[in-house]
Amino acid sequence: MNLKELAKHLNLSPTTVSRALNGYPEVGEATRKRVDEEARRFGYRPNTHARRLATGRAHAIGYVLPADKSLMIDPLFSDFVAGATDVYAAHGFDVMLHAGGQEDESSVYQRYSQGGSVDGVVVLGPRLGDPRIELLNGLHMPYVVHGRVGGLTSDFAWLDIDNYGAFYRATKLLIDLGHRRIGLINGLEDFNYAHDRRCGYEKALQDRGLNADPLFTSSGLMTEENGYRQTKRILQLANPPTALILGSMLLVAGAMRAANEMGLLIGRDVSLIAHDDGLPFLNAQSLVPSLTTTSSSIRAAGERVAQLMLGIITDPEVELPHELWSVDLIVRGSTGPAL
Amino acid sequence: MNLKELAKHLNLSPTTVSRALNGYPEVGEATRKRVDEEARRFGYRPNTHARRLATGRAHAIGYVLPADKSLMIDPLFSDFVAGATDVYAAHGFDVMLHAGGQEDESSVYQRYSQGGSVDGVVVLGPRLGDPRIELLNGLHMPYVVHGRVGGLTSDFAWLDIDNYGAFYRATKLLIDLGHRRIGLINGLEDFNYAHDRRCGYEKALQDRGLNADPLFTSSGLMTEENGYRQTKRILQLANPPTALILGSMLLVAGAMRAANEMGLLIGRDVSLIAHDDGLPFLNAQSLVPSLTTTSSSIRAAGERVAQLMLGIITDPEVELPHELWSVDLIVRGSTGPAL
DNA sequence: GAAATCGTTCAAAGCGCTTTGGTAAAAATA
DNA sequence: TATTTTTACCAAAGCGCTTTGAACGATTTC
Repeated sequence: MNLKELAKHLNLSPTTVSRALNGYPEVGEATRKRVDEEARRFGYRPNTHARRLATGRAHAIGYVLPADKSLMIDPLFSDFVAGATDVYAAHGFDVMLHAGGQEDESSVYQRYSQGGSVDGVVVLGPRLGDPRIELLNGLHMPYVVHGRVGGLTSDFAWLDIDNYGAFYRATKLLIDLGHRRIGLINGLEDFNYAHDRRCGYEKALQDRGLNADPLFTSSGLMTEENGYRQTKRILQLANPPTALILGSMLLVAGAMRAANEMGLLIGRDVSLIAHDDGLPFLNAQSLVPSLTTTSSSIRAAGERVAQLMLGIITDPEVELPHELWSVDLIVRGSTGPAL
Repeated sequence: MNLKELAKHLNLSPTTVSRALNGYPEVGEATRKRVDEEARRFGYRPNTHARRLATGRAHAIGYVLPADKSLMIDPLFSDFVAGATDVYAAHGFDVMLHAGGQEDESSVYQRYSQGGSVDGVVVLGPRLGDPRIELLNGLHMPYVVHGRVGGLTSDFAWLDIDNYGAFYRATKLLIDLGHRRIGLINGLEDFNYAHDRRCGYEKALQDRGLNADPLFTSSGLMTEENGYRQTKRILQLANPPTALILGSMLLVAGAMRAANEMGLLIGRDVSLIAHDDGLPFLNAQSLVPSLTTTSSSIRAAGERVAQLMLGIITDPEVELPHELWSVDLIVRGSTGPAL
């Protein structure tokens, strides 16, 4: 059933039916009602592609995961995009996904742009000086960055959590508890978020006249295995840290394994603070001891990014949004006074 | 730059240019080359929606995550779809994602179908007697199921791993090692895969004249927390199992925590076998002791499902594929003889 | 009562592509 | 050489929608 058929059935022109369905004012109330009812009765839906061709708007947003992450698709992504789905659906937008793969990420953007497949893209996992920004600027493709990109002058829309502040405060808390040697098991530091976290960590130490021992820190994949390895390495040093800050709950899983293996009691022998993205399968609160965290829901961020995205493409004249979310520092059982 | 402009620039008709670019034979070799070169030079890409409208094919596949999973978006999904991306990209197909959300899953399918948004959908996480099958049959929408659906008579395309066989063999291995009391911490058993796994487990016990103590088993969410809770509950029973079989690596994380807390050494005091989907962030081999697993790459499955999907929509007359993948049982350090 | 305004409706053009049904020139066949 | 076939190309229709511009009767204004 298409527009023409529906119109014929109603003894109306396609014009009027289209207008009635799309809520234009120049349609009589009685007619509108009749059209709505019959459309529903026949389960009529306008053909997506015809509408898109006619309006010139794709009604779709692209999510492209970087190619070099393909070896390790971010487990956060599912949650990030899940938050967005409802926002998009409510506005008749679809999500177009390109998850890693061989194809160069920039070529995907180019394809999207020239083919008109999407009205905008969400940039995930930005790195320091990320080239995607300039590329997208050049393509005149609207985009929102989840995170920020340090060292770039151009303006762009972003939503980020206060990674710097979160890790500053986490470090400060540990210092206040008497810890003087504090380790950091970070994500890969060419990612902007991990870079910011290290800066916060170092600044807090510095503010108290401490300095970060390079041996106490690491930058690597956020896997259980790496969490285990780094924790073990760091805690086996001659004069090891009494506290560790970790970039994700997955690292925590490995850290706990390492601590157990070494016979160290978390919260007493070694304090732990981790960043918690609110992943549903790894709950910080239910661990024993429950975990002190810097918490921020990746799902909520995904939802908000979707809203910003829609805002930008609805009104391209509007000022580009910048949102910095503060991060909760939730003190639980894994942090205690230094021995 | 669109077709018409490109054609004018080349002093050719849009027809010829279109044919040249799409590899039709009725174009001279010299002309084809000239067209290809200029198209590349201008970075010309046909407008997606125009092409889709003209051909009637969406060149897109839908991935819809069940609404009731929205509370817990499957962490496996990212990997599943990552495997598919290249396959689709190579054939000019896009992935349309609808991850959970408010909207009823069946209404999403209906929308996809009537709007012509996708050429087919992949059905994820099928349940016993899953209603989606009949719905999609009714919509005449091509689909491939990842998994199977027990208790259904109608034929449909699927790819599944041999969950029954995997858990049968895992259980048998433990019995052969002398274990007589074996626990099962399963996924939610209204999912078909979890149901099959329990059947394999029970059959193996039964074949050796043992029977499954209901207290030794559980069916629940595959989270770290649930793994911890169930392991603790089961191992604290009066006459507890000497071995456990677990549905996922996430459950293992919790199980290890519980075992450590209870002072039990895995592989000696209690044997563990888990199913490993090959998630990159949780490595069975690198655990201590390394974990005995039933292994099957979810990523490879995602890739193959994509191929099957393309096969079906390319040639709708072809017989519906059914693929049952055998599962590797990899014996590592977490299984030992019963005490 | 004539002119202007308003509320509804429609015919037709256009979005950018593919595809059908040609045609003219070149090559093969008779 | 005349005829058929092949090759290489094109004009125009059509995919299903939105949107422009016009039409027409009903209502309001002067």
